Amino acid sequence: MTFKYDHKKIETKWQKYWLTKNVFAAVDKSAKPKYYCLIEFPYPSGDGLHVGHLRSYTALDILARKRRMQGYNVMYPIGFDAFGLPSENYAIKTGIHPQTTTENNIKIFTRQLQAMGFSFDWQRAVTTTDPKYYKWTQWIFLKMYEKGLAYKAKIPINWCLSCKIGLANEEVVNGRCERCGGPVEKRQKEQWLFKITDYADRLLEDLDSVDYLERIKIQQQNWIGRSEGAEVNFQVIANGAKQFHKEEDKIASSAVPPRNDNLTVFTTRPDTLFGATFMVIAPEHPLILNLKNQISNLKEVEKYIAVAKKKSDLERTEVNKEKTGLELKGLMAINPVNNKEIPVFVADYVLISYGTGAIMAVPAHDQRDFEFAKKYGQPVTQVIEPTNGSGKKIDLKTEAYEEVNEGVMINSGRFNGLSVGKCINEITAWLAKRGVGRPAVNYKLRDWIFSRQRYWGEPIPIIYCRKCWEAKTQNSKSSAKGGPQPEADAPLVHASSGKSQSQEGVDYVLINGQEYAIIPLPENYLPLELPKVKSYEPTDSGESPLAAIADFVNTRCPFCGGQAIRETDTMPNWAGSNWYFLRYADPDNNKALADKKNLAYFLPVDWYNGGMEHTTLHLLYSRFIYKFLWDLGAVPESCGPEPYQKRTSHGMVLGSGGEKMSKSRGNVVNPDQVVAELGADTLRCYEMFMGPFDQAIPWDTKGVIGVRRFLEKVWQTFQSLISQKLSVVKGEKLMPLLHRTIKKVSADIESQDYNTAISALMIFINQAAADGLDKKTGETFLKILSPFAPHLVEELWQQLGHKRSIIQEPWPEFDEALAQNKEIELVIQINGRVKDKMIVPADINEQRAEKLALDRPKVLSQLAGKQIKNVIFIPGRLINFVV
RNA sequence: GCCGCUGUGGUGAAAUUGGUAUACACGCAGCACUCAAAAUGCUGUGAGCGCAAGCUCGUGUCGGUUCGAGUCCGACCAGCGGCACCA
Repeated sequence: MTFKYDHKKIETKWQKYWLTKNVFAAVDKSAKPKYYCLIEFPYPSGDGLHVGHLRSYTALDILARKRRMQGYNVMYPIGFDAFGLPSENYAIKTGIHPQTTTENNIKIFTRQLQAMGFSFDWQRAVTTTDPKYYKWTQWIFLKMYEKGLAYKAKIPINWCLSCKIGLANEEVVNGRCERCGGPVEKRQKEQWLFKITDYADRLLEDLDSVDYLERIKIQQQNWIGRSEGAEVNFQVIANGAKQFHKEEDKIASSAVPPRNDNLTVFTTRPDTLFGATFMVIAPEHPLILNLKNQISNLKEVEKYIAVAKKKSDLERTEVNKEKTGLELKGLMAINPVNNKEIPVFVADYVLISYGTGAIMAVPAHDQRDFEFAKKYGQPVTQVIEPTNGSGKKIDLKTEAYEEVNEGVMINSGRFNGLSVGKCINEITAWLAKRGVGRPAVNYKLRDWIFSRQRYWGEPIPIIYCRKCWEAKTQNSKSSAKGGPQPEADAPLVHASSGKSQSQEGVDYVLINGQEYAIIPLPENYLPLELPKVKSYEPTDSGESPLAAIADFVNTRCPFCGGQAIRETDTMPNWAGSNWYFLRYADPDNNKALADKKNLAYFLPVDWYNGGMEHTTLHLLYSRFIYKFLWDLGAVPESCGPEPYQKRTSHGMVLGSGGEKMSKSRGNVVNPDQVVAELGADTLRCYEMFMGPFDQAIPWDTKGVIGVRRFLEKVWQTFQSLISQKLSVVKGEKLMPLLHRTIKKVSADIESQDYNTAISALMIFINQAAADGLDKKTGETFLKILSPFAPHLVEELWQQLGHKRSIIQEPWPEFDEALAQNKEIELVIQINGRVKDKMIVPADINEQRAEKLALDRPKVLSQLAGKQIKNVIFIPGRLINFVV
């Protein structure tokens, strides 16, 4: 294809102009209303910019440019989320410091982004690996610790065998590492956690106040997974003590009763309590350890637990896996509603990480319990009967009856005859009154594991001091509780009871069997910079490469001056991206993460676009951190409780075969190449034209040509106008189309229907190329084209004799009256089928239309010999004869 | 299994929300320009029947509501995405 305009010359010219005149800078103190457009800042990978990035950046660039023309002080910032594994792995292979790699990649990304003509405010660019930036990431950590929301605990973590790194629950996909796809196993490890579960309710409720795509809201809701129900206490007795569970029996006996315990379960179906015929606890449940002397088949039980523990997440979650379990012989539980003794099982289908790690099994009304009961010969007691005439069937030979919305209670003592819904409330109240239960809420959301055993991340600003611990325990020796020694298999922390190992207000950790006080680094010690290392290789023992650097690890305690040890874990790569959008408001501040006046002006983000894959990771995390900073007062109250007013998501750009783009498939499209061959304007428009913005679309190399042809046509039409070669039509003819185009393009940018916006622009230029164009109409058209193809438009705008950049022009208003055509094509239908069309005045009335229609020979021949029963007239559209 | 989304030409897809199905673009075919090709321009392009005017069918399948259904209702089928033994 030979070109009529030189995209290289034009695009570099205007990119230089924008950059040197700094036209896209957001103004800190402006009388104008602000508008904050945000895209997810990229990780500067060695592969360079991906065409998928461009989809998101182009979309919001179009919005940013339109908002500027609408009179807003727009902030459209960019930065780099530069901590992360690829640079570190590259360092392991090559010995090149991640810092060096990062700097080089940022240069490449910067060049690529500028070559696209995005209207970023480059002066606000932030980089998460810059100590001046991560000083504040560390500061946030200290504040989290200060407020009791960061704690250290020994927990089973998801350990990726190939990355040699601990993963957050959110980073494990189908039992595999989200990053490398490798297998993940459970390991016990001391980790830093953030108590995101404290914010679960607010993260859920506040979704009502924001404008997110519905599917994003739903995904967040499901991830938080709130469910309401009740906690119920079951007393557990050992067989030897069986006869003592009534007070009078106990007194009558002289024998020492064996140890009893309580087993608390969480259930969403307290109505089915009378149908609970056995209990099941998770293999990790502490009850087993506590009552191990009472379990007569302990050997077998321990064997079962050992097998269960060895199973990876992948095996444990395998679909349709047959349930396994084992009865804890010697133990019985007492159902608090009817005092029936029921057996207790251990089984790995019960998860320690949800609820209380124990369940009451109701085989008649829960399919999982039903399967388990069938296999292990447990009784099935029906307590709900479908109402007569409801059409619901119950067949307890084949499956459980799980219907909640329908049915009445039976076999349930005083609750018989109640509806299921009513019973849930009443039985919960009854349990609470008797002190054996209470209403309870549970979440699927887990606390957020915030430690990584890696080099290339923010160091955690914590040190451990033995001397401070000794001083503290000596002071409080009189009250002498002594640190409870956590056992090797300590009860696991779960969401509802996550706690640090805290004692007397001083948190401690165990290092080589000795207690050390946890000392948060004082603020004036920040930033705690990453030291240089010789080897980036992570260790199999699971320690960060930082642990091998004596100069870093060994330090002095800032409080007592004694020998102290540094935390060597680093933060996950989400740490820097949690709050970067706040920093843009004031990127160079050294006294605070951002000045409050600037935050009050720019926040919240008005429109945030990013990938669906970040819905349960970055989006949820950053909402949490924002809420925390807002509670803290670091973000002004006037900014509101939510960081992002609006959140949308773009569809992935796939390879031409419809498969994901990847190096191994060899179907990666390099944006540099497209920019070089066809220009940035073409690439921008194609990214928007290729299909609906929120859907995944395959790249079509041939399709790009069509967009370039469109821009060529624009160029040529305006060249004719400029040289007056084109027949100049005095406005009128194009006017209705122009105003319809303004209307369509304006609305489509707001609803992200960029593909139809471009189609409308194409229709206009096709018409203009055929009919001719006057200067005023042409200029209006350039304004609405400018967000899509800014370089080309600036050039034409200048050639038309304008001194000022088109970005200073106001966005065109459309006039509904002018958008109307004077004449329309009226469709004539017979029995709803199109038979003829006629050109009529737009405001034609029914009588006139009917008369005209009945004059037409085609209509007459179709109606011959038939009787018109009814006439339906839709003004401006059609007339339909019913015969 | 649960939640969500999507099924329209050879292809990417439009359709003012119940009113001309296939806009816009790619591809393909024919013609023009050319020694030739590329590029460009014009014309055609859902399927079937017909020399033709025209007729019939047609938006995953089956059924319903309506003067009129891609759009609304009911029952299915297929594909994609998320969650998944969550008590």
